[in-house]
Amino acid sequence: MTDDDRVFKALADPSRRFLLDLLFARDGRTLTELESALAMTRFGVAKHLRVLEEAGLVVTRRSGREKLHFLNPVPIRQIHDRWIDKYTEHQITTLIDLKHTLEEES
Amino acid sequence: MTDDDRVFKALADPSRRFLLDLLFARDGRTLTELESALAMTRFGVAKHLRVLEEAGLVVTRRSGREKLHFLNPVPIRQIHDRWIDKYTEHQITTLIDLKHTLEEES
DNA sequence: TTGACAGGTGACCTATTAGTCACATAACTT
DNA sequence: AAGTTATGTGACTAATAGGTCACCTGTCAA
Repeated sequence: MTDDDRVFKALADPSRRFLLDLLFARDGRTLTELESALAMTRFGVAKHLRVLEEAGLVVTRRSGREKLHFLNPVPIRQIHDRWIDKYTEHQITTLIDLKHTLEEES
Repeated sequence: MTDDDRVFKALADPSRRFLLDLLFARDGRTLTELESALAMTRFGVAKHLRVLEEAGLVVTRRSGREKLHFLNPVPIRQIHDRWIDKYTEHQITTLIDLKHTLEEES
């Protein structure tokens, strides 16, 4: 399994994306804290976090008996750079900003 | 199935990512042209293109009996914006540029 | 040191998915 | 009209992934 394969497989599951959302909002959470936010057993959450960690989307640090989880944005940025060149990036950003503006006005 | 679910599921397969790579290099290709680049039957490729189209990653236009395929970068940019804020984006871009520079020197 | 707390492992069942095939439709060419 | 080219559909099989459970290791506190 290649590196980017691991990243995309990891992102394919909605529970794992939700975990990334939680860590994007606030870093450094423990398994137990993350578990309480999902309707799933601790084992399920641990399994998902392991997949995210092996993909490099989450990095961890041990502190005593706790394991702290942090979001790593590098793989996300690499996905972006794979299919969006500098020229298109500017156009697309403008387009999305315009979309947001129109949605707020309606 | 939600919209973003379709996008991430679509990106989870290496053949589909390769199809996006082909379209990123050059847009407006037909099924038959794309098929010749993969070690897979036409049916398999057609199925993958359908998944990409339903996810909005590929948009199509008919021209006679041919169906032309184009890459749509919008969903990719939205993945980026979901987990990378403006502040982090600048840091991470600098970091990745530095990484490329170091790799070229070695 | 005893109990409670935080996390890890391997097996198991179920549901989903990738890829192929036989068959069908539609458009271009001569 | 007839043959060729480009694409679409539904069923089928084998492989993979999500979630749970019983059980285990390591850390903290009194």
